Amino acid sequence: MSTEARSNFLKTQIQSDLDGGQVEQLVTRFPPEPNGFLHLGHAKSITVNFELARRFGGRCHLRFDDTNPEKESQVFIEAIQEDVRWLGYQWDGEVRYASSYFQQLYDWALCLIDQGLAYVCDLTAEEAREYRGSLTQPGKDSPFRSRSVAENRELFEGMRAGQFSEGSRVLRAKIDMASPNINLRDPILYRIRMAHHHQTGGQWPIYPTYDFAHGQEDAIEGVTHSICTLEFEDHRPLYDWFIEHLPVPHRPRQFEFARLNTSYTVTSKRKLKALVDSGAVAGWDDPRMPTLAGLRRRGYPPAAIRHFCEEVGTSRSDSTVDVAMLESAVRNELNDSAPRAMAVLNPLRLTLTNVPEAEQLSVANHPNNEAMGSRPVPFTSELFIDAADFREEANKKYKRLVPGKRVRLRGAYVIEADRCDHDASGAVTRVYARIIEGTLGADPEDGIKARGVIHWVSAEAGVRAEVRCYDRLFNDPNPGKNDDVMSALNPDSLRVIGDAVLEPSLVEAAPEQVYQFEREGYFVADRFDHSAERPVFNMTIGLRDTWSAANA
RNA sequence: UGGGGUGUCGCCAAGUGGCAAGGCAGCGGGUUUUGAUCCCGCCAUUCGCAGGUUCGAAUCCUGCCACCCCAGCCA
Repeated sequence: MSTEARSNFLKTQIQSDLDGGQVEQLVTRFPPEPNGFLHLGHAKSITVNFELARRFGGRCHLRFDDTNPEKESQVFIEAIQEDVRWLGYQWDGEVRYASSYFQQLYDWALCLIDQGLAYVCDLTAEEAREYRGSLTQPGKDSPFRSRSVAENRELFEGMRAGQFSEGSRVLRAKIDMASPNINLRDPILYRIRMAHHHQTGGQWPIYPTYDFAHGQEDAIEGVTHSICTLEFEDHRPLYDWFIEHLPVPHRPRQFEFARLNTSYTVTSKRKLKALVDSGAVAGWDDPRMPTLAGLRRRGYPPAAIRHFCEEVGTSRSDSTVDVAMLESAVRNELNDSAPRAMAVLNPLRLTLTNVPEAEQLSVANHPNNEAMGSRPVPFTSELFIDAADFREEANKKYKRLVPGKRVRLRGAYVIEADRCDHDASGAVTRVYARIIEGTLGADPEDGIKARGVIHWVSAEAGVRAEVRCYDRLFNDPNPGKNDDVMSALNPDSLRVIGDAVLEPSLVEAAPEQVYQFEREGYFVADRFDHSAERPVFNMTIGLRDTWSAANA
């Protein structure tokens, strides 16, 4: 069954709301706080919201939930927009900001005060914690709970006017200090913050909390289905309480799904930051990072990430998806989209003793897609092959080059190896072989077939390049389980090859273009470091390998 | 130990009283000028456990167990 056809609780809910006429047009939103870079977990939320809107003919907003100026910045606002677009989505209309609703939110706070449903509380943070009670014990009423409407209004207006110091007072909802749901024990609506806000500058000395802001933001925008993660489930009664008691123009509903967890991956901002700060990775966009910027630099196609999020499904049960599923989506996408090319990562010189002249060969860019055309590849007497593709002695299972045996040079001739040179330590330094005449595009006439196919690059025309080979960042399938992520690091997550040799066509690669280096894997021209003068490729992912593991 | 959730294959996940989908991983075979791709086949007599209702239960009822979330003036 296609992922499009597979049902989930959100699709079922939305379909029913549409069918029953409760909702005319679906409106969702992706509401990041601009306080960090987007990662795989956000990709899931983005995909859920945008795909639902697409599927049901609705719209999806991008709204920055910017209610805490001290942690946020314009840098993230721009980076987030770029990442959402890169993933392949375009939000409906302009980018929206919670901060542009601050006046409305303030007016609604006054509305609550006037109804006797909110009050200014002078308890310190520590006192408030004590009054809140515990999981098993009810809280007790704040001594400021019974202030008059007039006094509350005056005090709150004073807060807004900047008359009080940070932390000295808050505005709280008057709900129930004995509620078994701690979120209902007179939650804070507004706090005083003398901070410069990236959007509103110095306009506001008070800022609404998530709880007071979010549902009302949804109501203002006409969001019908406000989709968030499971940890907000306990907040839903509060979300509904505000909508119930305020003259909002629309009644949104909140639905929660299980956030995406992926094996061998961390997505906690704190842990990601630790990786960057410690130098374990080169930055937030290091190709090993699960940030969208990192995945992008690694060469993961946005479509692969979208498909992965869809294939994983959307449910309410906590789970950890095997990262192999992501890798499968990446290979699946790249197998179709990546042109093939040849590059030798571990060069070994091969001399063809019966090739007098250079020749220009034409090699297909994709074995199963003629539309991708072909390219010229220079064939010369001096080549490089991969050192792993030659052995002086080997059993029958080894389908590569061995003295006295034949192998096909990909897109070129069948060759037979004769001998090799060694260095002082006995390592092979050069292999001598002959081409078998008449084997360009044909099998040998003598009926002795090649045992396998290997890739190669002309030693004369080939171009030296840096190739960065990446492996999983962590050895531990659950690196986030303890506080110390460093102990779970894979020490071999990056191997830089300085002297790889590329076929000349690769020099023209545009940054971010992904190729399949035949028989090796998928490699992307680095977004920032690659140039024709100094080619740099990052390994996106290796080809599926059912042989080396079983024959190690 | 209060409240809110979740348990279906190694990992995800559909299934809403009538024969337990699909993907990933794995295994076997075929094609192949990439040990890739592609193709074919195998992979849950059983749905956290125990009772009960019913002609019939993963689906309904009762009890139990396990795991996750909540005591920020973060989101």
